[in-house]
Amino acid sequence: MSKVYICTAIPYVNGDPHIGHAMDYLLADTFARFCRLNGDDVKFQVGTDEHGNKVFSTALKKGVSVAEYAKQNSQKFLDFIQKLNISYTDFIRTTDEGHVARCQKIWQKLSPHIYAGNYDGWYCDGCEGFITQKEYDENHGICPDHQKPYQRLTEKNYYLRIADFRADIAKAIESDNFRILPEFRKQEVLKLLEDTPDISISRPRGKLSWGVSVPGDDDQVMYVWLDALSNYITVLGYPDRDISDFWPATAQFVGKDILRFHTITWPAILLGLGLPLPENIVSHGHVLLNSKKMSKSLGNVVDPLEVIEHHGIEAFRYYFLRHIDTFTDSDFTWEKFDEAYNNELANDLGNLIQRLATMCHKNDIHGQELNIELDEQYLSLMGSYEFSKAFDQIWLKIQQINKNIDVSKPWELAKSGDSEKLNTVLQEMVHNLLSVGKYLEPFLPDTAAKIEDIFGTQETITAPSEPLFPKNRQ
RNA sequence: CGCGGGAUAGAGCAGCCUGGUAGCUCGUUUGGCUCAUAACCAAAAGGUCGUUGGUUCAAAUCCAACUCCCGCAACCA
Repeated sequence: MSKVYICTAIPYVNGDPHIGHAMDYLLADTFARFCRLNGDDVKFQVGTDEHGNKVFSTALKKGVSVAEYAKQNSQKFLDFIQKLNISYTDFIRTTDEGHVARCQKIWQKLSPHIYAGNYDGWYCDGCEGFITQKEYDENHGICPDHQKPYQRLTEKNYYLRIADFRADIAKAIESDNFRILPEFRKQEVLKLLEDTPDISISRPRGKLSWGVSVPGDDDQVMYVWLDALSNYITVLGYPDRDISDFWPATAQFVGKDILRFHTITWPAILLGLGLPLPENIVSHGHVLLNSKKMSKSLGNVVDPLEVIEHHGIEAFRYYFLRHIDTFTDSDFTWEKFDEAYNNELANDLGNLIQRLATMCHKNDIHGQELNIELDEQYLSLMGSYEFSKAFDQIWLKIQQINKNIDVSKPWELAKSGDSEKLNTVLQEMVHNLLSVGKYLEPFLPDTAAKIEDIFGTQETITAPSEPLFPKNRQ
């Protein structure tokens, strides 16, 4: 039994949970459950990122206190996480007192690598933020949202000296000691690392009031990323406690869009603190809607709660873990979702459970206890986060059982009175289906439990009165 | 010349590293079965593997050039 620590990116609470957040949670949860299946001791962190200007100004607009607004939204995410049946062990808010105090201690520990400097760039009053040179060029120097020309502005910032860590980070990435998955992102990150300048890690209080104060400089507030990234270790109690039992993390799950922060800023912070780097950073792709990027401006956002409502949480987990590829962007459409539900969950698996249970019941077959070793292929796919491929393997087993039923024709054996053979045949299928349940556990925990309930009983097997995945549901 | 990925049956993808009858899932058509949620099983049709050229006895696979699509490029899962 080994200690496993799994982390998810903490979402920024300035909005409702969306499909993308679900990907982080589902992948991490599946891995966590897989590790438990292997007997590991799993710590599994989730949380919310609550500081920063956007939260502050939205709260102001809504006429609620910022603390209250953050709390409400944080609760929304927690509800969402629970709805997804995520088996987390720790939930952290960046507004937690303990986290804030620990961040300040982290800052102090990093101080040999921090220096005060000036940030110089194009700034828009209306947006209250700096913009990139590229954006400046594209908009011809005028903010499209506010119709005002950008101004050249210089402000005091503290910087983290990236040069102190660049070589070590690159070495860790190249050697896979700090492994970036999928592999094709590695090159991207290494290139990016070369060009990364020192990282600004604070803002003047006048620009950013809702955040963690910089120790020793009341006019400065920590940049949200420093505060947010630290959560992975403050939740373990760092630096107040020794965290070596669970740190370094076994796997951190992040969206591809925030990979840079987790492969450059984050390791720089860790190295500055003298801590080891996480073993794996797993970056997943984005969910596309009808092959298009989901975005508020396009108005094509799908509410995950609506999707969950449609066929239930197990179907939701099923679709996103199997048909949305772990590493690349994949498409969500209602048609595909329905198709997967009907063909695979209802027809292949649900119907198999129903038909086998009914046959067992008619022939007075008792359930059995399952004792199996997970096969090598499954272990290897799961261990390398190839969840959709692992799913394909499981489905082959399901199809095999369906095929076996047709080949061995239990109904004919029953008619001919060959009860010995019938018994053997059905018992074998029950065994195989129970093992499918075992393999499904990390993905579809409720379904796995139901299979266990039906076929793992000491009594005569009984078909459930209501199919597991009824068709013609709304 | 910023970095990277991709182009294979109506759709979504695998195969390419380590050249040698082009494969999977869905959809379509036909047949079988009756235990089951009109579910299950089998078979068939459907592709000159983005374009052009090269290497080779042999190229989806190796090489070169080109065309088109897409991701990333400091706060967006």
